[in-house]
Amino acid sequence: MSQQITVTLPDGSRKQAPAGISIGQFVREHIGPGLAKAALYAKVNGQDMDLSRTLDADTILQIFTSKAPEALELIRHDAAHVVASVVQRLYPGTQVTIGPAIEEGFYYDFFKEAPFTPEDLERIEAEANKDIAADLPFVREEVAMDDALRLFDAKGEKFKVEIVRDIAAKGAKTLTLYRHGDWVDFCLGPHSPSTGKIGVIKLLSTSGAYWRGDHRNPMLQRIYGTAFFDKKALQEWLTRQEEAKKRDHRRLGKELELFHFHPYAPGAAFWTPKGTSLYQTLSTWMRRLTVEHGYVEIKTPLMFNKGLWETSGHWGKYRENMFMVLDSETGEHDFSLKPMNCPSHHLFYGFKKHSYRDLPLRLATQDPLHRNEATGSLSGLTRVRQFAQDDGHIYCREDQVPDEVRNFVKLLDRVYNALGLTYHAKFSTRPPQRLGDDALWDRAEGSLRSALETLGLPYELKPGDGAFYGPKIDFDVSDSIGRKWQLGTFQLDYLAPERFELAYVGEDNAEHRPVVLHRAVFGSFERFIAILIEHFAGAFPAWLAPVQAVIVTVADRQLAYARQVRERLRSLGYRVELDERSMTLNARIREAQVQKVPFTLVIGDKEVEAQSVAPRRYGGEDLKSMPLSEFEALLSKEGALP
RNA sequence: GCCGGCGUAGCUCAGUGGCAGAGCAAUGGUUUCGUAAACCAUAGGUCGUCAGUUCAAUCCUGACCGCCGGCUCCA
Repeated sequence: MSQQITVTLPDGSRKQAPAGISIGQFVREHIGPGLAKAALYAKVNGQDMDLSRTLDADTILQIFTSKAPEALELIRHDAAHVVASVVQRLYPGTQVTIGPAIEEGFYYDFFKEAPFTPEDLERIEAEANKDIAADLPFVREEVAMDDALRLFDAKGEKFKVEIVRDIAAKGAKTLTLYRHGDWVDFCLGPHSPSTGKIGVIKLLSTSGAYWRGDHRNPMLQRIYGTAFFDKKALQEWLTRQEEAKKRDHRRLGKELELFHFHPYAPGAAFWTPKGTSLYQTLSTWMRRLTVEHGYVEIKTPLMFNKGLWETSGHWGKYRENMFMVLDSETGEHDFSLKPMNCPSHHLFYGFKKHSYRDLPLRLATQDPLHRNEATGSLSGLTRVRQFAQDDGHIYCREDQVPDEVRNFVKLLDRVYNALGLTYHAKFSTRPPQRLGDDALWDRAEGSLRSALETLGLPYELKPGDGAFYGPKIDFDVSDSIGRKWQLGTFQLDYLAPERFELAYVGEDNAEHRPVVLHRAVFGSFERFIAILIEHFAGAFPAWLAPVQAVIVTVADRQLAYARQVRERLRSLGYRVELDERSMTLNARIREAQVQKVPFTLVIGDKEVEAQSVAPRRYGGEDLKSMPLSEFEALLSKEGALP
């Protein structure tokens, strides 16, 4: 039984080894003890494997250490097991459910009467870190389904039993168990060789969570945590979290006086003069861009009879999210505030008979929309009940779709580029439950794909993620600190034209159905502004800043000239303030910096004499005295819409 | 909506079952200064709302309102 196998390593080199050797042993004997010590898990022919697994045939082998980006995910999953074991040790009677690794860490859901307190978390964390120090090996074992069922049933783990049954129902014959210490869970793996590889566990928060995410199911107690290979990495992460908190749009919204909320209008913002300026600048900019890209802007009613929502289908599927309006005479809720613009755009399209020559018809609207979001889901400007989208619907022939994709992506690229947001496209294709035949979907997906390809735009394919009424392209942007947000969207819709019986007269003098395209670049102004506040940390570029320049005089005797400068710049359309307060020069400059105003114009006797200004950029760069006309030229470059 | 936490001056936050505190901001005065915080004084609160326990509640209890972290990242 000394059959030899060939193991191919990522560098292309090949090694011979006896069949049946464990991966760990293979690494130690045929690669090196250093790697053997650092190794966490492996990929065998592309499949994740524990190091304890054996190699039985010729394989391609990759070894992963803590340097691999995926390794964090591995130890976080390890950490979830450790935390679960500690919880069951400290709180007997607690049942375990599931505990996956997530983007920044992991969570574990427990079934337990009393919620975890912050003191509980400290205790669990301390105990979990002791288990790391004990360096308990993770032991993998495969057992028959029946044995697994008996094991968890005997432990009284009702949720585990339910999962085992589900897995069995899917046809699995065996289950993989992982033990560490005297604790056992079933898990696909892989896991690290031992708990000592985890480094450090930090528990973050608790929350309630429904079993399987369904509110009809029992409420579980969730513990969120994270893990790192060492304390330093954890500390860096915590510091980054603190930094991110400093840019939180809710905090900056207060500090920079951009918007407020009042308990009488939850989920609907009051925009201060500065916030309104931001809003209006974006709105004006988007108007200009859409006009350049061939859109016409319209306004439609904010409130509609339910007849519209019955036609659109919202009355059946979306009613819970719509604000109904009570008619005080009839006592009926026959009207609703619009939660979306599309139905009213469709009505608008239907006002007159269209020729193929009208197409594509591109309608844009920035009307306020209302959606009755669940109270618990409201959050700052990112989740609100009243908002406006930079909404647009394009009515066109099917063969015009590729051109419309290109036209849209050009618009979107201009916007995101101007703001320094990088983006990537996600192309979602037909879902299992869908409308229309395969030929239709073939054409629809084909035209989106070919448009993406002629644009040379790289995209990620999301098979099955499309809407039931058509495929779509979504755009994820990354902000300045690397967070991702889903913003722009471009969706094909074959359903709406049917429901609204939209038509155009073709060259053949017969009626045809147009295709509807839903599209947005900002998404909603509210959420987009929140993202921009965090992206720029409140230090907006001059063209977007609510106050573009603040004038401060060295002494009061320069005020008359300073007022002239203010009026001159305002007459050119710039947003300029003069700080006339009786504070020291330094204090007024500091104030302008704290408010993150792009330019502070210092005016002293020299400037009055020379009819100049001495601008200082946000951040402290002193531009030295320059003639007012020179500063005007600077503003015309940086202060005008891009 | 559900689970947990929180709600004290415009803002950030102390605090106690027995007359409510600080810093910043505000207001009045003094100061007129060359690139990140001048000085003095004054005013400011139904301690989220309503009910209950208590001789006494901002503090303890409950309900409600709002905010924050979560609630389809499924072995």
